Amino acid sequence: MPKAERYHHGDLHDTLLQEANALLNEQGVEGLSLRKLAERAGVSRTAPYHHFRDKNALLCALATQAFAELDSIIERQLESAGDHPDIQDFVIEYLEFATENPEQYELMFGRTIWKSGTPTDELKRVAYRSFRRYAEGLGALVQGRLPAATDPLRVAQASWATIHGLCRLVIDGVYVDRKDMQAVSQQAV
Amino acid sequence: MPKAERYHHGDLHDTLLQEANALLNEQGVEGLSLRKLAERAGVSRTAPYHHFRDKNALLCALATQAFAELDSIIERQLESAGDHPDIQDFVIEYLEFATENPEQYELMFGRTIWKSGTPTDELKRVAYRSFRRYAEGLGALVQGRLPAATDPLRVAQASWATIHGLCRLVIDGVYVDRKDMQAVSQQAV
DNA sequence: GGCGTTATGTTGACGGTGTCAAGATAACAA
DNA sequence: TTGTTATCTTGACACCGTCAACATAACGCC
Repeated sequence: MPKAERYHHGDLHDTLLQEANALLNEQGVEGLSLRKLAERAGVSRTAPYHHFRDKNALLCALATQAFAELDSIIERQLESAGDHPDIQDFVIEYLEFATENPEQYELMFGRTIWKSGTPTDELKRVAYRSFRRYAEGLGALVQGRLPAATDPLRVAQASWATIHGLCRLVIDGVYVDRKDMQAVSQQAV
Repeated sequence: MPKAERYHHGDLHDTLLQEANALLNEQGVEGLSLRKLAERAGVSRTAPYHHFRDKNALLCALATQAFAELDSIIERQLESAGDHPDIQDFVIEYLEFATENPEQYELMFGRTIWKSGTPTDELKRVAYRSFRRYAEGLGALVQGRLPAATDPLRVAQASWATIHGLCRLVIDGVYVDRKDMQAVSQQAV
């Protein structure tokens, strides 16, 4: 039986996530509606509700996916750096992810989920784990370069805030100049 | 004739802005709908359209107002500091404004207007002017404390990104601990 | 004062949204 | 084969922003 005519889609869960990401990149979070999504997946409006409790759950799933991606990118980068750890490279990698996947980044850290919505327990877990890893990685990078009295956690938080702030400005459309960002990040480091 | 029965409200424009701010503080941007707003102002759904072209225009007006407030706060602070300029105080003042008026801050710098919506020309003007002032004020504060080679504009951008990042994390609900923030800001400085 | 113009406010309607309820269909387990 | 369960459907509801058409009042000009 041809796929198009089947009553049961067969793989709707993954298809939804996939199409949702596509829609996200095309129209942004505010352009992502469950109805459009359902139509794109070739399914009726309410079908997605059998795979995600509500829209918030779908968004959390997308964010969780994005965290996994960022994690693997950072991990790969930390590995390949090996014995030549370079903070600048680290920062660039992070900024690159954020600017290349702005809508995913918005979901990961934006108010859509964390303020307006309700983060899933799983998302919370993944997000906190991700930050812990980031803090550790960064801690290793700056080891010995700062006065011993400084709390490494604070350093991580502060540096993350800086990078994050940069990302938000670009993503939210306040800044547009990508080259500027490079320079500013250099300055920040 | 009692106010409640008049056909013409008489001061709807200002009343709308006022009620919009109230609604904003109570329910956040995503809870602010023109219909609710109209009802609160004791007026029909479409009445606001005679004072603001659309929802975006209303939001821009709110943001413009908020910029004016922030400007005056910063200005007052810079003045009162006089010959004892302290960056820490400056930062604290900024953070205070952001955390006390989180929804206004979101409008000023968030994607609601700058990405999803379209900033009014007036809003753009006000926002850029505000940043210029900020950069100048900060420039005066750090004068002579950094190597001469550093571009002051870059410093302003970087430091603003840091503060802004902190604000976003708090406002978006990623961070909650206010005390943490104080410490982090100290670290950042 | 009368009267036209303009500002302001009203109801009705349209398409879009998230989501619930009830019923149809197919996969799967006993 | 027969129930059970997962999946998908249509119908409905309340909310949203906004347009069109119409009602009312304020304001300026003769």
